[in-house]
Amino acid sequence: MLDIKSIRDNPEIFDQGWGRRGLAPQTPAILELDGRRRACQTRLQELLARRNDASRQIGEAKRKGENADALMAEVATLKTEIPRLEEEERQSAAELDSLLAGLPNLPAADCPDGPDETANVEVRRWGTPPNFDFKPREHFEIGEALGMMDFAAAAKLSGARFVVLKGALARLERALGAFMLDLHTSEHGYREVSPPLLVRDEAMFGTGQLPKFAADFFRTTSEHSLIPTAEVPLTNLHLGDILDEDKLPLRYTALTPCFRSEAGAAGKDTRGMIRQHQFMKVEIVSLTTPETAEAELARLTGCAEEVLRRLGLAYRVVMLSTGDMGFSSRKTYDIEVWLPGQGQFREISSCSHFGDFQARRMKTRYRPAAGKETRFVHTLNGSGLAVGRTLIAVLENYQQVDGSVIVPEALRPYMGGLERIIAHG
RNA sequence: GGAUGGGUGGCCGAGUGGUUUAAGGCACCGGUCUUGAAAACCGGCGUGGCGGCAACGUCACCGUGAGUUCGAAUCUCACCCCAUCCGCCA
Repeated sequence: MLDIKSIRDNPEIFDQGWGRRGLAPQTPAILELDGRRRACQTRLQELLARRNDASRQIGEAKRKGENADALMAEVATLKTEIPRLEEEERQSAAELDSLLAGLPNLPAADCPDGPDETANVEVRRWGTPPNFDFKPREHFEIGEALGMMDFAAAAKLSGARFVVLKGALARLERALGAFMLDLHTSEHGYREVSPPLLVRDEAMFGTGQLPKFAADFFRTTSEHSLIPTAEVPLTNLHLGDILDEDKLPLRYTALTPCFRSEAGAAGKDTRGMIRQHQFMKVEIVSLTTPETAEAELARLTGCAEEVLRRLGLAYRVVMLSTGDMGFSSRKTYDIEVWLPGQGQFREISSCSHFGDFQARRMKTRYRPAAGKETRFVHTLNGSGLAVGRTLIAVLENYQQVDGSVIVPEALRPYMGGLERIIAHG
């Protein structure tokens, strides 16, 4: 949610920013509604003031036993006008709110302009993709051959886009999650959280999933939503709060299942476990002051990259173009891991800086150490990392010609010392 | 699912129809005093609209919405949320 006052002051900046995301100018409609709303409010308050004044005089007159009929008649005429103005004011306010709530954040100045992912800009690479003296297989071929990745069983239970992991692969998923959490909590200063997976609309609104993207996640009959990412509960931990500056930055991490309906993804990544309705993910979230947010994005992205470095997986970092960025984001770096089976880099993390866009929706403010005016915090988050896709990367990068998979050094303590995953006999 | 209690400013908390411009306290900010600090005292201290260069003035806002009334934080109804107890349950 963007600030109506800023929009009033500098409409051209907003239209320009939205224009970079491919939107037509929005401010004429916004300013028109805003003007209408304020005009109604002004007129309404004039009438209310007059009514209150008259009512006071009526009370006084009655106490003195005087006649107040004229005043009462005047109030009666005001009462036909007031409800009409109230209704008009409420309606234009609601229209303005829903218009603003549906508009995306402005991209940062250094985001590359472009219509989609083809305009993303690679900013760095780490590691070298492994060489194979055989044709590397895709993760689902490896997993099924091991007898530990069962799409048929998942289809019976739940349908398409689900998977059953068994044996060492089930443990590998658990090991990856534990490894990532340990890294972020003990070395990167994030506080581990075990949050609810079902949240209210209020929380989904706060981080920007609602009102626009209701089709992307699942809803229960209890009017809860299943979280599409732990970003939702972690960021909304401070919904409505006013924090002291010395509490910032706040850094949280959580390992949770994530649920996505993948509406509109028909035909994309239908094989394997790249794109699922349910997957495990470690999320990292920071709440900061405006001054430190940009540095925090670099730090947070580095924390996510560190997971891949420890696992010895080659990756690159790309800065998303204005056409590929998420709704709430002002700037996003994607981390893409090398997948030998596919012969390409695939997204494994998305690290974003939201400015005060989410904080305005959540009403999360802080009180600066100097001065007492509250300010909105800045929020950031990133995957650190998507566990399912990391599992895919481990399988494809560490696969052996005999179909076995070497367990990366860093994960062995979490696998009971296991060095190699071999087929279930 | 059933019952009861409750939602007032950053926090606590008073307030059951018109001297409430929302008491009082805490926290915070400025000042007086002090070698400095603390204490004490004085003042300030929410959000939004409108007018004004500004100081400031003014109006609205007591969970949300509707209603009663000349007038509602206060009365009525509906809804939302929180707490406690009972039932069920990992």
